[in-house]
Amino acid sequence: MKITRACDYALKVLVYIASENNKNKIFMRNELSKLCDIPDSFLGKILQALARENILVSERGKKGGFKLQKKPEDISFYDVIKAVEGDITINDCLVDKNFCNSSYGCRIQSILEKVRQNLISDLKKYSLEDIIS
Amino acid sequence: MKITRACDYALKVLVYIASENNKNKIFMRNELSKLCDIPDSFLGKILQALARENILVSERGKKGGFKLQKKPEDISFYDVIKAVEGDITINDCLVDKNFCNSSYGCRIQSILEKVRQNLISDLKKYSLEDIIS
DNA sequence: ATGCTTTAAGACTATTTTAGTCTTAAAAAG
DNA sequence: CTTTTTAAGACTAAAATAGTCTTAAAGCAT
Repeated sequence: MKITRACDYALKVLVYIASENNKNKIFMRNELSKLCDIPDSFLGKILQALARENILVSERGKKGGFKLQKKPEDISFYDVIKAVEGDITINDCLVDKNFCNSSYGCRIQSILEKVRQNLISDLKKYSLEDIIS
Repeated sequence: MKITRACDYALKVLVYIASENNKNKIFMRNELSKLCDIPDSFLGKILQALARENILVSERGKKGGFKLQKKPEDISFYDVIKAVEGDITINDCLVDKNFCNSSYGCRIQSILEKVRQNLISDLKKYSLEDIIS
């Protein structure tokens, strides 16, 4: 029932970038790695995922690096988690309908599905802006 | 961001027992294993945990087995998850305060802590009774 | 008492996921 | 065309999850 460390790192690094966003500066992975104390190569994969999901812009070559693709208020906690570890599930059943097959089982699922929807809408409420403002 | 399979099993087996609760019957592990299609030894550990946390009563020896220790409406989804996998955490930081150390970091934590509290209170809303009624 | 049946506890193993590294390629700038 | 940067994905290490097995202990029946 936990987010992965990669998600934690993602939030940390995004908050850092967002906090300097006014200058529209572009940050190199290596630089972010040191500033945020995140292993360099691992951070590479995280930044790639964030870029693929249109949270960051990445630019290669000299003068390359990463910057936000959206305003901090348009990047929610949910967006970050989803980008890094895929959509939120509460249990396996929600994904694999064959995992359980009893009639009560489905009622367990429908409750866990409600819990999941609430969790998602809760995570959508908070954005990077809430952290840096 | 998922509950473990052991939790899924726990909900399944508890719902089964609760659904027959009126008869105050006592179920053997072996019996439950077959009825709920859960590996026998693994189910043993799950039932033990539920008994330790006062959700089930266990009795040894001939005529022994497991039954509910409380009314189905007094066993919430949260109780079950907590019994099986310990208290809910959203990320490591909530447990290990040294994991992050930036000033913004703490603000990330305080938001994740809110999300966590909401999740817990949501899981407390639903009980076994909601499934079997 | 002494078997027989049941759970308790915990060591052990296997599998899967998470965390992290490394290597090669591709793009951009000078 | 060389340097600097990210992209992609294979690879490895470590940790958590899932599950088994063995030995003990408790309760019932004869």
